[in-house]
Amino acid sequence: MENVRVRFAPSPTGYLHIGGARTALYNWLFARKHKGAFILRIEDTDTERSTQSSIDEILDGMRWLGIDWDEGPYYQSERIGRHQEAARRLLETGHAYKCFCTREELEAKRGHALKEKTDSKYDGTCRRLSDEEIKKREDRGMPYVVRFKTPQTDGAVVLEDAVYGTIEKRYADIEDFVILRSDGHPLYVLSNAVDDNIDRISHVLRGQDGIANTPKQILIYDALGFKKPVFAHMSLTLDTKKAKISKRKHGEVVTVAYYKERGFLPWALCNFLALLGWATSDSREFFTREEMIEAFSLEGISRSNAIFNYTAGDPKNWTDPKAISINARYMSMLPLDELIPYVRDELKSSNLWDDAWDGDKKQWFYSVVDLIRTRLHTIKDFSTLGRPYFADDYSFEEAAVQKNLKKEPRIKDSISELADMFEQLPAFDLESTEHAVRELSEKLGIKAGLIINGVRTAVTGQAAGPGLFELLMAVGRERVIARIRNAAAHLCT
RNA sequence: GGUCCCAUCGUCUAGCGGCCUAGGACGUCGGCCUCUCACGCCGAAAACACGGGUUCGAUUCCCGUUGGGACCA
Repeated sequence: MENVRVRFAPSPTGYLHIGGARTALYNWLFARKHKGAFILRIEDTDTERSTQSSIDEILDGMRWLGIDWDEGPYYQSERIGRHQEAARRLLETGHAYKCFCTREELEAKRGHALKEKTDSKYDGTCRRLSDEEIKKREDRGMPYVVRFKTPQTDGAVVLEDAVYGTIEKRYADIEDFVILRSDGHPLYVLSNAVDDNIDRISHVLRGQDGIANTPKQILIYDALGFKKPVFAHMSLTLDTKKAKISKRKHGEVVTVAYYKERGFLPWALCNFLALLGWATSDSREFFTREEMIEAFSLEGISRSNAIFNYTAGDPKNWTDPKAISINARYMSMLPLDELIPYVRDELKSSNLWDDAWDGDKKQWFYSVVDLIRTRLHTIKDFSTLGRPYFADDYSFEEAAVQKNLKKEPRIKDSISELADMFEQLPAFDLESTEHAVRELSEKLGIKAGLIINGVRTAVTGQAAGPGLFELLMAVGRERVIARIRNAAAHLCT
């Protein structure tokens, strides 16, 4: 494909949400696949609601996700003159006309149409105005909007959508739509078309909520003599009640920033988002960036809307379970070298970091991360569940203490005796520690499992975790002994 | 209300007329492993919205119904 140029054009009226990120991702994948350009354009003409902080958040989100752009960001607000000029040209060439109907008049007509259960398209009153009548109204200083003149012939606009196939819309079903408001403000249908032309966009890949006004845009393209891009619409992301997702309704869980905060790997989120409405013929689930670029195609985009499977109030599945699963899989599969930087950042921001882990104790650090990674779901878990490995001020889970330390009265004596044995060991390694536990278990007639679970809880505060002896090696002899004695003294009764 | 789009397990999906007694993944449930949990492995329950056509044969093509979504205000 020649000269592919695609764009992501968000409105900076809030955060970057996952639906927007998915749109950006698809465009980016398409651009990279065809060695084209990915352009970022900020549609900030809604000056009331657009904010700089929103722009920053969108850019930050994209950078974090690794979705890099080749041009821009361009700002739509800087091109209002071009949009108005286009409207003027349409007026001059007879493709548009001035409409002086007041808001009140239009609303009255619409209300009437609604009551009659007929359609509420604009009736074309001002389209029939003579030049004198127009002049008269202008002289009187009457405000007007500019409306596009929809063909009144029998034909239809035919859209060849790369995802949805052929979509036909009869001219008769398209009203004379407004392209310029009375205050000179261009409407989306116009400015978007003009901008895409300025940016020489070859493929418009956007949400299917854009389908409805594509026929109007095609009319504009033709009237202005613009070369039409290929249109490809993609399904939307809805919530479990099939409503559009929004921060107002769903909270932070729909924002990209939240996934960063909660410890997602950026590419894991991309991978999840990509699968929400796109698939390969072999239903493959994991891709590296390069693999996904290679595999991506418009044919794989599904036409039906996807549901973001999120249930509020579930602490375990705080987002779509599949997203968590993908992230967890990446955490355990990734080469350690790639994972470590994320862990380092997390520990640093939790004040758990020790510079020695990048130096003398690097080996140890890697082995600990490797030991616990398979049972963690997010990077955040390294500083919470993983805390006992990196710090001494870890907390105890009440249920674990109850079950593994307090319930069996002989645990107290056996683990303190074990601490003594550990102290005496010539070498503190996997074999000798396990041997000590088994020996003690036999001597006291207590099942080894009981001692093991007791020690695990004493040393980590938790009921679950890696195999005990590997865990002991990770924590180290001194700390193990101290922790066991402390637990025996304070937690076993 | 008008117009447009969509419809396979709870969720994401594969399927582009016979390979389908419908495949994969997540989730759920059971088992193995085992010192716990997780990973891993094995297994189970779980879907073609409905009704008409077309065809020797429809999940797949056409029409309608129903349901959902989007756009226009």
